[in-house]
Amino acid sequence: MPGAFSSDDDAEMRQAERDVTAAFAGSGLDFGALLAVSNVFRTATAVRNHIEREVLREHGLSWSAFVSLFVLKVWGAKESHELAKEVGITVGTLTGVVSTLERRGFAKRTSHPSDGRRQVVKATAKGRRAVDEIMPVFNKHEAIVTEGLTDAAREQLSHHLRTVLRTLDALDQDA
Amino acid sequence: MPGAFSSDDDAEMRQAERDVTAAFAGSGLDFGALLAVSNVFRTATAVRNHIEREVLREHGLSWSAFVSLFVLKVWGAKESHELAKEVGITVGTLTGVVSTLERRGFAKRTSHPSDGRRQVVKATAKGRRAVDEIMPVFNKHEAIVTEGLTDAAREQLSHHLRTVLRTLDALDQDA
DNA sequence: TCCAACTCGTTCGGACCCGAACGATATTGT
DNA sequence: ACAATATCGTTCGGGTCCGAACGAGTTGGA
Repeated sequence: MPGAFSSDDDAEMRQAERDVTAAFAGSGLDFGALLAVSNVFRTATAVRNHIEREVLREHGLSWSAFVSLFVLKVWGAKESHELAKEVGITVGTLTGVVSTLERRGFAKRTSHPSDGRRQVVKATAKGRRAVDEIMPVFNKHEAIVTEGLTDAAREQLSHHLRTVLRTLDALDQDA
Repeated sequence: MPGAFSSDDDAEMRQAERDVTAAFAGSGLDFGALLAVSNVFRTATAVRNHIEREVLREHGLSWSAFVSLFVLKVWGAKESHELAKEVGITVGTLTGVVSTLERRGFAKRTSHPSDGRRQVVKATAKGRRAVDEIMPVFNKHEAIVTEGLTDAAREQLSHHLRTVLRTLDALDQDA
């Protein structure tokens, strides 16, 4: 369903396609794939920056720190590698994020009772309170940035993205 | 069109919704919005990490460095603030990225002929050659990660994402 | 038993990322 | 003409972010 874009947007996009095609003549680029990936990335960056500025900054939390805290609040204590996987960052990065959370008094590390290598991360009462306070505002902004989409469109969007996510899971599994 | 997910994925998602709803009882969270934003962010991270690992690492380029070089190759020389806007990073960040590009011999800074405040960034011949070499591989991976989507689905995805992008533009415009 | 192979989380180096503060330059109003 | 204001890119501090190297702890087989 083209033509549903605002005309400015549409014209700009078709011009961009001509420019890129001209710059890579003969390479046979898949423009639909290029556009899809580019839009996913632009949108993620814009949403993240917006919500970090409007919601998280006043609480001194980064996106990753808040997501970590959210996961701990909903699913309880988690071992580091599980939490990292859930949040979508590496264990090395998580060490820094949890250290920040600990310094702010939002979370706490505990040694695993039977396996000395493992660390269990847990939200403190203060951390859980912070999530309770922040999440409704956070979610309100999620609703605002997606208010241009119907419920069906939002489900379609999520559905397509999960398809890409599954492809990537399978890809990284093999490697 | 629910039920189009694999059953595992679907079950996992409905369980997650129950857990989150239970943790925030009474807050009346907009779950569709939460899911859409969460999926955009997860997908962007997964795609970026995958392509940085599989395509960019061997050339010593980050995602932002490559996107910057791509923009310069397609649209020619650009002033710093234009390039930053195009790439989706702040001018402060761009300074570092361009410095890296310059150190590697992929780009060059020039003073604006009539305005002493401005800097013009330009890809070198080596930089343009690098983009020519990398872009087809980069695009092949873009095609691979979206191969689970039909052409119509990819267009739908891009369309919905651009809707969100426009909402954010308007939001940040006012502020 | 005991040690090689494995699995954790941390540390480290290098790059990115933002926002605020800054210095240099340009523009505007009077 | 010239000061007040605005704009541009850089610098800085704090915080991610990754991958590789590492040390501590665990496990499985000879």
